[in-house]
Amino acid sequence: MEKTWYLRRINIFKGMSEAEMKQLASITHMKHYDKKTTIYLPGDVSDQVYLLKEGRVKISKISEDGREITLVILEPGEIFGESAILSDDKERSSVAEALENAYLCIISRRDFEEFINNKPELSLSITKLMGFRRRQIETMLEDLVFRGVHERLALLLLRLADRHGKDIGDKKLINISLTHYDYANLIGSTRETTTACLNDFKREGLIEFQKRKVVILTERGLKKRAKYEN
Amino acid sequence: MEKTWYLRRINIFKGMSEAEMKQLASITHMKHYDKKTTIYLPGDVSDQVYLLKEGRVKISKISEDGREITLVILEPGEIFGESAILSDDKERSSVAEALENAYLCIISRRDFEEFINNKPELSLSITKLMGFRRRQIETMLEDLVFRGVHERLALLLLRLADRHGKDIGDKKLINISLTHYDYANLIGSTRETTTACLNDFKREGLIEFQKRKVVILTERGLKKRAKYEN
DNA sequence: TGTCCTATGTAACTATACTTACATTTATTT
DNA sequence: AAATAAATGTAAGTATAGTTACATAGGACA
Repeated sequence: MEKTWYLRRINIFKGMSEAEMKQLASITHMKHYDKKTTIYLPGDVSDQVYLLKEGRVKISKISEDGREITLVILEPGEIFGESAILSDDKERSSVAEALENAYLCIISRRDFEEFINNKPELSLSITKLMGFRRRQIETMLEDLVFRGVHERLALLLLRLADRHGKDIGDKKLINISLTHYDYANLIGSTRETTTACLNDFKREGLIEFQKRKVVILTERGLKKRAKYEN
Repeated sequence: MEKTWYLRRINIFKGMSEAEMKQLASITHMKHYDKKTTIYLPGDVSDQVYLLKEGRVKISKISEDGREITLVILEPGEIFGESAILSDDKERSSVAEALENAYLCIISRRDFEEFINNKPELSLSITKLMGFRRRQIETMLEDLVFRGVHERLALLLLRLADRHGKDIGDKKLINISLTHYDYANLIGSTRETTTACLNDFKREGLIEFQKRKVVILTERGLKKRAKYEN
């Protein structure tokens, strides 16, 4: 799989000294969000940066009529809400929602700015992070324009497997519980056609279901379906 | 001397001292690209950063079968090619092409990294730039998912007017010569349907053509067409 | 254990925009 | 100025995926 799709895991705070970690901890406070709880909404004041300690968080855009496109699902160790801060944006332009029970470290805008201010290596890795995420979005955009829903779904499953996957024998479990609605939002499609596509893949022997999780039976087959040659 | 004057207009470098400007000029070399000339292609080694001094440059993604989606059209004063550098990407993932005869200042990867290395304010403004472009792409993505071609085209024209527009009486000239193919690539559509949409807008009295340029007759009307209420 | 609510399955219908195909106009080149 | 190439106009046919509309299944909770 492409490098960018797992490099995103980079923890931008790793490699910090003990003292810096303590400093960071001192300006941080922890907060718990229940599953399906909103962390922020478009229009909210963007005066905080979040560090995901535990659980998963979904970042999406919402249309006026309530449709949704999900930009990314974040894993523990990842930072979010930083882009508004770093580009002087007063208001959030996306929704952040806890997909699972989540613990977040919260840093205020001022503290965050001050903290990174005289840590050039840190601000460099943040810049790189912004670059990674930008390229991810660019890839989503490409896929949306150049590929149909079957291809997009196959690609999504491969990427999710990369990011949230667990090997079980020769199969690969995508260890994250998503509804068909969630999958649809991740590929810019509708729930109904996504259901149909998933069942196509199942019928073709590419995947199977385990509760609300997907198991990839043949990565090769899925790649072929995604017209992703490696 | 002349080179420094141009560099001063490049937004992320504004606010730099005279000495720094000279330092920048010393690590830069100028190059001319003819109209319709490729600056880089996907797969090229990304070992340079470009400052657009004169002319316009188009950044696009290309599919395997040669279709194209344009991410942005750059104006003089803008930097590009920086994202690969900043995220340690060895190869370019987009095409850069001169839309008009263009003059570029070229900086090598090493020099660029060294130059920004101990200039925290500069690296901050680069981070902000990355954030800004990321949000632009996110908006493209949203539009692609939530809106039809007429809306996307109307929005595009409004944005182009904003960025490249000139007031002429109560009309607004989009001062950039694009083919219908170019417009199509900017909204993720095809040449034929874009032609049709443009002519719809013309028939509706929203726009008119001046050679290969578009004149917006009623911004209000276009906004209505774009379902863009302000 | 039964009820409720959310999630999934499926199918008919529809619409938007892509394809294909070609004619015509406008630039560019020689 | 003629020849050639590029860009635009238009329409018929088609396909993909969105919409509508239910039916069923599966968890959650009382």
